[in-house]
This record gives sequence, structure tokens and C-alpha cells, in this order.
Amino acid sequence: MINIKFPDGNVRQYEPGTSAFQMAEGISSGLARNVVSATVNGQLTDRDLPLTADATMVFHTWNDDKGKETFWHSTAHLMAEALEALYPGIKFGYGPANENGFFYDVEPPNGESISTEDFPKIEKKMIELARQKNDYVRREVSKEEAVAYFTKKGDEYKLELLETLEDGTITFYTQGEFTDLCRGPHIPNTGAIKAVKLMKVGGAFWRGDDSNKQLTRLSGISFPKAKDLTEYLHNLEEAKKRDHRKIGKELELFMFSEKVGAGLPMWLPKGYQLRQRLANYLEKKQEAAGYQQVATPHIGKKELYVTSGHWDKYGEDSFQPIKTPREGEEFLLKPMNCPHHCEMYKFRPRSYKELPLRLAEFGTVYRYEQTGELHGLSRVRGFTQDDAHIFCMPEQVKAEFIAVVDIVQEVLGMVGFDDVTAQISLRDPQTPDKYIGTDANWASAEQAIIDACKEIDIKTVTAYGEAAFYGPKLDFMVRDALGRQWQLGTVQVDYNLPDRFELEYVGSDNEMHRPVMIHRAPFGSMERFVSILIEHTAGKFPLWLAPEQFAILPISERFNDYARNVQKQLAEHDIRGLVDDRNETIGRKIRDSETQHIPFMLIVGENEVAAASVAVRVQGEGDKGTMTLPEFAAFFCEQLVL
RNA sequence: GCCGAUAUAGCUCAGUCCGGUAGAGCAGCUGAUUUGUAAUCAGCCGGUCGGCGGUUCGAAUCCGUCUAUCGGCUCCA
Repeated sequence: MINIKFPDGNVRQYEPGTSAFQMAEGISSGLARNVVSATVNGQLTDRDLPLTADATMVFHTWNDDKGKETFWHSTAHLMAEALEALYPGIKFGYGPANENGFFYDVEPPNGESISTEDFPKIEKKMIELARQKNDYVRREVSKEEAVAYFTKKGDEYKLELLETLEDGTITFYTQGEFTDLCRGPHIPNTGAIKAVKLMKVGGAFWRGDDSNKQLTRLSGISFPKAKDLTEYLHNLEEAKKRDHRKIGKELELFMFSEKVGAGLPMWLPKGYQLRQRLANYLEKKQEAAGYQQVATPHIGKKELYVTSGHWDKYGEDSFQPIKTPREGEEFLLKPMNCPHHCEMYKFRPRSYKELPLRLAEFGTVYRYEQTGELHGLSRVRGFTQDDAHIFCMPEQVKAEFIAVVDIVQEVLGMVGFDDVTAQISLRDPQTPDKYIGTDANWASAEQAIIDACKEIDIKTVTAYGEAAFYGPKLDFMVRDALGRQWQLGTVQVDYNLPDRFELEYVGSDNEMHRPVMIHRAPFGSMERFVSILIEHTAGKFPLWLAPEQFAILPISERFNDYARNVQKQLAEHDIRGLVDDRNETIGRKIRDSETQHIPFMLIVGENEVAAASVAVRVQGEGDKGTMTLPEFAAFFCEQLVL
């Protein structure tokens, strides 16, 4: 008998050769019906694989991530089968599941291309094949046999993948007419796939390397119930409605102009208000935390960035230097604020008594982002960082780091992000040449971040290879109202720039010491942050940030004067808003205020004038009844703190 | 930068396949209406069909190129 341990701690005994599926059958028929794969001793496997030794066992169904992965991976094979039937001779690259379905990178035969117009016929074929309920059959093959198979088929991509595999570890999966090199696992048969939808077609470099050939990536999603697909498509529509590019236009927050240039956002009055309110709020917080605001120019001599190392690392891919006409001196558009701040540190000799020195700047920087990467406000070529650099003694790093994380959490909470995760971004040990600085400095910087995180109440994940080239980072990620995760600001511990700029301070021992720098930007960039805020709130900003907090809607033009009077009185209480004095019906004015997501509508007519009051309507909720101005101000303040 | 697609009025979009010099709704303007909780009515204005070049008697439509945008890939100090 073998002992199988389940996640709840129970251990059950089974005959050797029992499969995960058979074990599930013994537990409940419902579980058995739904189980698609299992994790056995930490290894994802087919549900029908017989177990021969003691093991830990986790069942996977459609309702967990691993189960979805199995389901979608199997759908990728189903799509491949359909493609092979429709495009004989098509070659296959890499075809896994991802967080949002599955994809397969393929090379269509004879230089043919596959476009969205071909999706319906591929989907139709997939459903047709799914209905055949073909089993996914696993088979262990020798390397020799595998090579022979794909040589005969003429699929050089699979042959290249085979090169990296050891003989004895190679498995094929076959369903229907299609056989693929695959580690598995797969769902038992294609019949479980009830709904499929191809979503995207695009290019993808073979093995993610842009010097390689580009394959066609076909992405899609599938579900065990047709209803799930409908719901998924509906959610996509919701996300589309929240697209910050669309809302930014509708609410007149920002714009782009072909003439000004790609990736160069221009903030319209309402958007600028929003952005400034965020900036002012953060600036206040920072001043309270001992930061000092500074300002630096938009360009700097190339030498500055040669010293910092940025020129060497990013120079080639940046906006190229500006030359002075007579002297031929070279200047760069500022891609980073830190070198300027380092020079500020060197303004005069520093004593340990003035550390930590915290220099903050809403600094606008310019980076030559690749054309294909530009995206609304979230990826641009000119943006303003809510940047600050903390120069401190090594023994102060941890406390400073913790203080920074506190500010970040408070600020993110204030604008409505409750679900914050911190990603500890470390060096990739495999590619040391991507980074500058000594191993010792890297080790202490990484340790400082890890230690600080242990003392802070925050969810963390660790990611190798995500560090900046000069130091490790703590990256903040938030989950928005639709459950999507976004990366915002970062905190970075840096031993390198102080070295490169030869920063020093006089210690209490009267000796020269090197300070440590902490880079930090809670929002990251104002542009990106606002784009995420727009999508999170769908344009219905927190009251304190709303460009207009109320709209006064007079029933007819006769009440415009009273409306302006109300506006003036509210302004005295720092409540801002507009009077809609157009010659329109009240229904129209309400509709327009609603679509502009103005939080409060104050309707004024004969009754309100007589009673010195306003009829309050809350955006998205409706009529709240009549209030006097003091009553409304109190009501407003109540909403403001919520 | 690479692959694929798109670009028509301020906005959203027809018209392009099959070449014969543009159309709707909204917005704007003017007038009427003076309105009680999500679009009052009427009239008018508005486009070198993204830029440039080519094919053609003739190009929004076909071809090339550039720019911008969209979806991916690669990248992200």
C-alpha cells in the first residue's frame, strides 16, 4: 500500500498503481468529474498517471489556477490540431497556457498569413474536433524516435526544442490526428472544451529573442461552459469601457498630437488639476516626513550620465545628445533625476548630522521608448516622476526603507488602492554581466530590502532578474477594481551611484564615509499612475480628486443668479464646482453631469430659491432630497472622508 | 525596433471589396422653448477622406512611402 497525503493533512492508503482520478472518485463523484490534473510531490501531472510510491497530492479543477493552466494548455493542442487540418505543413513553435488563456506560436506554410478573419473557421474546426472527445494520450519516447518524428514532419522548431532535452525525459501527447512534443499534463479528453474564442494574432520572436525569426502568435481562451465565455467577453467589454485613453478623451483630461510627437502627453486643464492634487498631496506627506523639495533642469551634460553609468547602459537607445552650435558641447534630455540630485549632494561637504538628506522632485524626464511600446498615458516618452533620493548612512538604510514603504502604503490607500503587493526584485544570478557594482554591495543592498520587508506588514513576492542594473528594487503592485494587477512605484537601494559620484560625508569619527542612496517613487510616474487610477475608478475619482465636485443645475435660466450665488458660497468652504447655465432641460443637464461623473448635482428652482436650499442628487445613485447649504456642506464633508 | 491591422467632420462611425471628387448621429452655431431628476424642437455650419508620391481620362477607394494609432513581440534607468 502507498500513503497519499492530501492538503488538509489527511493521509489515505491506496493500492500501488492508483491514479489521482481514482483517488478523487473515492472521495466524491463531483470531485472526480471535475478533476483535470494533479500536483504530485510538487509536480504537475496527468490525473490518470498511476502512482507507485508515497506522495503528497493536490487535485486541480477548472476552479484553480493550475487546473485552468492544464485546461488551456490542452486547448492550445486542440488549436494546433485544427491548424494542422486547415493549414497542412504549418510549423509549431511554443504553445503554452498563460494567465489569460493560451497561445501557440506558429509558422504558416508557404508564407501564408493568418488573420482575425480566419478565426471563425479555426474556432469552428476546434469545436468540431473537441466534440470528437479524443483522449489526450501520453507516451514516453526516446530522443531518437522524437527527432525522427519531427524530422519527417519538417518542424525545425520542435527539433530545436528537442536539442535541449535529455533522452528518457521526452514525452509526446496525441489527441486525434495531432501529436506534439509536450511535458504535459493534459485534461483527459477534448470533450471538456465547450467554448473557444481566438482573441489575438500578432508576431512573437522565436524563443523571445528579437534576432530570431518572428512567428505568428495566435492567442485564445477556452471554457468548460459556453456561459463562461459569454461572461468573459462581457468583462472584456467592461475593461474596454474603462480604458483610460477613452475616458481621458471623454473627460478632457489629456491629449496627444501627431504634430507634437508620439508618446508626448499634454495635460488638459481638468487632467492637470487631478495630477496636481495628487502631487500636492504627496508633497505635503513628504514634507512631513522630512523631505525637501528641489528642482533641476530638463537637460544635463552628457558627462553627467557617463558618470552615472546611464549613458553606457541606455545611451544608444535614447534620444541622442543635443549639441551646442558653437562649442559642440553635448547635452542629454534628462532621463533620470538622480544624477542631478547627486550633484546637489556635492554642493558642499556633508556631515553625518544632516543625514538622512531627502531630496524630492517632481522631475520630468524623457526617454526614447520604442515606438511599438507607446501606450496612452501608461507608456510615454516624456513623464514626471514623483522622485526622491535619500542619502543616508549605511546603518540608516533599514529605517529609511521602512519609512518609505509606510508612505507608499498610506498614499496608495488614500487614492483607493487597498490590495497592495510588494515585489522584491533581485538580480538574476544567471546573468551577472547585466548589472554594475560589486557583489558585496549587491549583497548588502538585497539583504537590506529583504530585512526591511520582514518588518513591514505587506504582502511580498520575490522576482529574480527584475532588479535595476545598479541595484535591487522593491516594486509596488496594486490590484484594481477589475482584479487586474498593475505595477506602480519602486524603492531601490543603491550603493553604486554614491561610488560613481564619489559622494562622501564626515562621520562622527571625523573620517570620510560613503553614503547609501535610496531611490523611491510611490506613484512611479504621474502619467502612468493617473492612467491606472482612471481604469481603477472608471473616471469616477475619489471626491477629493474630482476636477469638479458638484454641478449646480438650474431648472431654468431664471435661477442662474441663485446658482452662481450658491457656487460662491460653496467655494468659500473649498468645495469646487460649476454652474450649468445652458438653456437646456433639467433632464439634459442631469444626463450630462452623470456622463461626466460629477459627484454631486445640485438642482435649484423655485422651491430651492424660496427655502435657500439645493436639491441634492448623487452621481450614480440619484435624488437625496433637499438640503440647506450648511446641511449640504456637512453631507459633503461626510462623503469626503469616506 | 519587429509582426499584423487601422487612419473619412471636434467625437463615434457608414461609404473602400467592384475607382466616377462624401454621408449619419452626437457636439458646435442660430432661433424657438424656460423646462423638476439620464438626451426639447427646428434650421445652419462643418471634411484638400492622416501627409507625400505613383497608376489612371478620373483615386477616400488601387500601389508605394512616411507619420500616428491599435493588438502582440522585444524593451522598460
